[in-house]
Parts: sequence; C-alpha cells; structure tokens
Amino acid sequence: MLKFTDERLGNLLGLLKRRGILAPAFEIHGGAKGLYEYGPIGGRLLRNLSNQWVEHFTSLGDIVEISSPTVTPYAVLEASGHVGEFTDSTVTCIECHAISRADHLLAEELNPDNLTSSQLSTIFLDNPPECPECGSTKWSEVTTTNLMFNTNLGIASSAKPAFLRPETAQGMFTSFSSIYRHFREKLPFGAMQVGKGYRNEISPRQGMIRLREFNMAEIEYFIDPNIPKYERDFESNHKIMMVPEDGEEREYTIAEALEKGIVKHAVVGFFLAETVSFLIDIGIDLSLLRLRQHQTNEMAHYAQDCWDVELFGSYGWIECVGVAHRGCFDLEAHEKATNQRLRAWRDFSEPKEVSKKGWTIDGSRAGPAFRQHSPAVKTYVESLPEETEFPQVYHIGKEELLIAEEHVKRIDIKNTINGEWFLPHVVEPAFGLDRIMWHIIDHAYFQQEKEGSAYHSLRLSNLVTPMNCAVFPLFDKDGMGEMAKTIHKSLNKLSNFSSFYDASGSIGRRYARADEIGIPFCITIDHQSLDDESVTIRYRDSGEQERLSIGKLEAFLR
RNA sequence: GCGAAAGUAGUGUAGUGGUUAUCACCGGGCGUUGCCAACGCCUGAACCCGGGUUCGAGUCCCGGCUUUCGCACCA
Repeated sequence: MLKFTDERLGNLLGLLKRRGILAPAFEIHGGAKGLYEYGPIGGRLLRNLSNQWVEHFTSLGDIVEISSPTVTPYAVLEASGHVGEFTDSTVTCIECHAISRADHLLAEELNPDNLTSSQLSTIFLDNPPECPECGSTKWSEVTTTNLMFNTNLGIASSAKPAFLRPETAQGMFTSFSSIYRHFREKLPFGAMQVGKGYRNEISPRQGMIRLREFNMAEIEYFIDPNIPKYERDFESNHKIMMVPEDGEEREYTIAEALEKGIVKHAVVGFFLAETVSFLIDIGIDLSLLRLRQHQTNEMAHYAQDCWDVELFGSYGWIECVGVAHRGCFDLEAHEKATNQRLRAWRDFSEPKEVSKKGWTIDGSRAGPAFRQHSPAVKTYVESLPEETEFPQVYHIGKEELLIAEEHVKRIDIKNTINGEWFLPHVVEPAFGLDRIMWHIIDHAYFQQEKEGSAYHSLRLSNLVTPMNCAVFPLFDKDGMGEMAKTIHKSLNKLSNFSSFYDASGSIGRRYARADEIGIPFCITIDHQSLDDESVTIRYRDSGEQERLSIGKLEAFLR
C-alpha cells in the first residue's frame, strides 16, 4: 500500500520536473498559476493516455469522435446556462485586497456550495473567518464571478463576444443533428471529444489538480427516456468502493449496485463500469479508487443521477471523472435558444388519424373584402361547423359583415400521425485527463532505498508508457554501440512504439534513468551479443534479466 | 476593413403579396432482390435572425448575422 507523504510528493515533483514529464508553465518568466506544461516524456504520456481513452470508448461501437472549436460564441454558452451559472462566490479582504473563494473559507458543515451570495455575506459579517493571506477578518460583500475566459471573435467594431469553452460538451450538443444522421437516426449513440477546456479559477491550487487550462475527454451518450432499462453487457466483476448518496461506504460490483438501486440508471452503471475498467487498464490502483454519488442538493438542477470517480493520491480524494445523467437539459436549452429541432423520432405502435373538416377564408377574396377585419373573420369562419351554409352575417363591433360563399372555402384535412419527436436524454461521462494523468503517475511512483540513496521508478502501464523500451550498449566500443543503434532504430520505426537510446554513464545509472521515466524493458547489448545475436532483457519492476535472440525481440515487445 | 451578390429540408433547388411551401437526391420503416448508390410502398425533414409595411410577407422595405466573390490586410 502506498503512503502519500509530503516528502514523497516533493521527491515526485522533483523527478517529474527533472525528467521532462510535468512542470509549472512559463517558469522563466516567473510562472503562471494554474498552467502546467508537459515535457518530452509527459507529452507522450498524455498522448498515449488520450489515445487509449479514445480507443477504449470507440471500441464500444456506437460512440464517434468529433472535434469542435475551443473559442465559443457568447450565444452558445448563454443558451447552455454557463453565462448565468458558471460562477464562484468571491470575497475581497479589506486589509490586504486578496481575493478568496467564499465557500473555501467556510467550514464544510455549513454546506457553502448551496448558499446564495447574500446568505454568504451574512455569514462573513457575523462569523468572519481569517484571511489566509494576512489574518484579517474584515471582508467585502460576497460577489459572484463568472469563471469563463472572455475573448472576442474579430477586432474592434466587428468584435463579437466569445468565451474559451469551459467544457467540450456543448460542441456535441450543438452538432446533435449531424451525429443523429450519422447514426441512421437510431438511438442510442454517443459522441466524444478530447480537447482543452478553460476555467479562470480564482485560486488554482494543489499542483496540477485545479488548472486554468486543462485537458478533458467527454462523452455525450444519447438515449430514449421511454426505454426504462437499457440492457448493456459489461465486464466488471470488480468490487468497487462506493459512497452512495445516503448510505454507508461499502464495496459493491456495479451489477450489485444496479440491482439494489444504488446506481439508479443502467446506462450510468454501464459507463461507471467501463470507466473503472479503463482506469485499471491504464494503471490506476483499484484500492485507491471510489465512486461517490452526488447528494441531491449538490447536483446541478438538471442532473438525475450523478457519480464521481474519485482517486486517492498525494492530495487526498480527488474527483477525476464524473458520470452524470443530465436528462434532456442541454438539448432542450439549445433548442429553445435557436428554434432548431434537436430531437429524435419514435414511431407510434399504431398510427393516429387526425381529421379536420370545416371552413376557412379564401384570402385572395376575403382579404380585400374585409380588410382589417379579415383576421377576425378568419377565426370566426374556422370555428363554424362543416354543415354551415353561406352567406352568413358576422357582427363585429357595430359593423355587420356579410360573408358570402365566394369568401370561403371548404377544408377537408386528413392527417396520419405516425410517431413523435422527443428530446433524448443524455448520460455524460466527463474525464479530467490531467487529474487522471496525475494519479497514474502518483500510483506508479515507487521510491526505494538503494545503497543508502533514494531510487525512483514509475511502474507505468504498458498502455501509456512514454517509451516502450530502452536500448543500451554495455560499452560503447567494439561494435556494441553500432549494434545497439541499429536495434534502436529498427524498433523505433515500429508504429506506436518508441525506443529510447542511451549510451552514457554506467549501465546501472542508465537502468535508473530508464526506471524513472517508466520504461518497462531495457535491452542491453554486451559482448555475447556480438557473438550470438542475443541481448539481455531487463525488467523494470523486478530488475530480473533474461536473454533473447534479436530475431525474437519484436514479437516479444508487442 | 471596403465593395458586390446570395441566404428555402441533410444536399441541390422551385415558388405572381393569398392552399397544408415544389421537385429531386437524402434519411427512417416494411417488402422484394442478394453484394457495392437497384426496385416498390409508407414515412421524416426547410422559408437565416430581428424589426417594419400590409387584412395577409418565403415574396416588399430596413437593420443584423452568415456565406461566396473581388480589393486591402494577415499568415
């Protein structure tokens, strides 16, 4: 069992920065809070993580990947509710002018997330907490601040307000119609997107846990609300720690949780199961994972069942994935704002016949005849039963209008209604890739004592490891260097495979360098290799070695 | 940024100020055929947005937005 201490965290952060994995961004200019950069090793890790994510969820068969812009017009995020709702409550310290998040300064049992800013203001007057910067207890009014980055599309007078997107989801909702058509107009189906999101967090903290620019991966999975139970097969017999809304923390399999009604919706359960198996595949420790159900009062108002996948690491339990049943909120919101239909069609089991017989006006005759009374005449005529005979007298105010046969015509409309349009519901699994990345690394990091000094290794999953193997010549002489380079080059050419070449320093030092960045195998070319075309394979996690002929290398590494 | 033109189903389009807005391809269902845009029946889908004129606006006027094309700018 891993022990997450401050000392370990410090060592790990040092390693990440030293080895080009992860570091605060723009440090030579003094850095910028909430922005991190991935280096040469970290960049590959992130790429592998996002590829694995796409691969895992597209292989379910009914989810497609799209890509929409990060710069998003005002109207889109106004419709989605972000302009009005995507806010934090802030207070300013009157002594030192530091701005803090109001809810973070208050004790948790007050449940500050659910209070209005005036309720919060009252608390800050009656029971002021200390300013974390200067210790003062004088506070300004609590105000709400929108967390989206403002920008403009266009310049000067042609500028139109826009935001950097706070989530990728809206792009999937706004292109619903084209995805619906792609799926031959049949539910269920999903769309996914991997990309950057931006939130102007008031106080980015905890390393890279709360970022202002971050990588997210989201799925919007659309379902018919009339189908009460989607039968979905999933392989997940794992016992998973769950913290239900108002129950005890306990281990269940997803199937058990569904049976007991703890997980309320089958599709939510399905994605929780898929999410957990994905996380295990990429190296998350199941014993450091739990599923936490949102309290009813904590859920966004549109959500019907909402679970967080929380991972435990150096910063405690951190929400890394959310799986939310969002009902039809988003599609409905965009539909209202745009008057576009964002619906799916469902046939009735029996077509319905609707007929209307009666009268209406002949506009080309009645219009000129009745002029401004024409709309009233039309309403009147259409209210008459079909057996009415003309002429008819119609009183409007003091006037008396004679409606002749030439002013009207019969209508005889028969319609068959075969089905109806409905708003699909959506289940949204949303992954914070940077947070998952952090926990992959945090769970993979092992430090040991080796001959008195600290020895670090990242036991990364082979699915995400930034370098698949390392090739070392035992000595860079007698042709070993050339042989190693040849092997390195041919392995590096394999697709989705990268080999790391290192010829400097002692062999032990090179193994250590490889372990630090999570390379699973080191291939060493020694004197014997020159004679019999065999090499040494050395395993990262056990340190054990075996010999293998060069011809079998490729098959072995795959 | 300047100038011009155009915005009607998913696509391409028709539409004298007055029907339930035309047609084709397209999409969905069923049938037939059985292997690379076949056929038949049923069915789904649109007047860019906002004002104005009018009894009545897809149609006329004004404004906005978007697109296309020139010119300018930028890469």
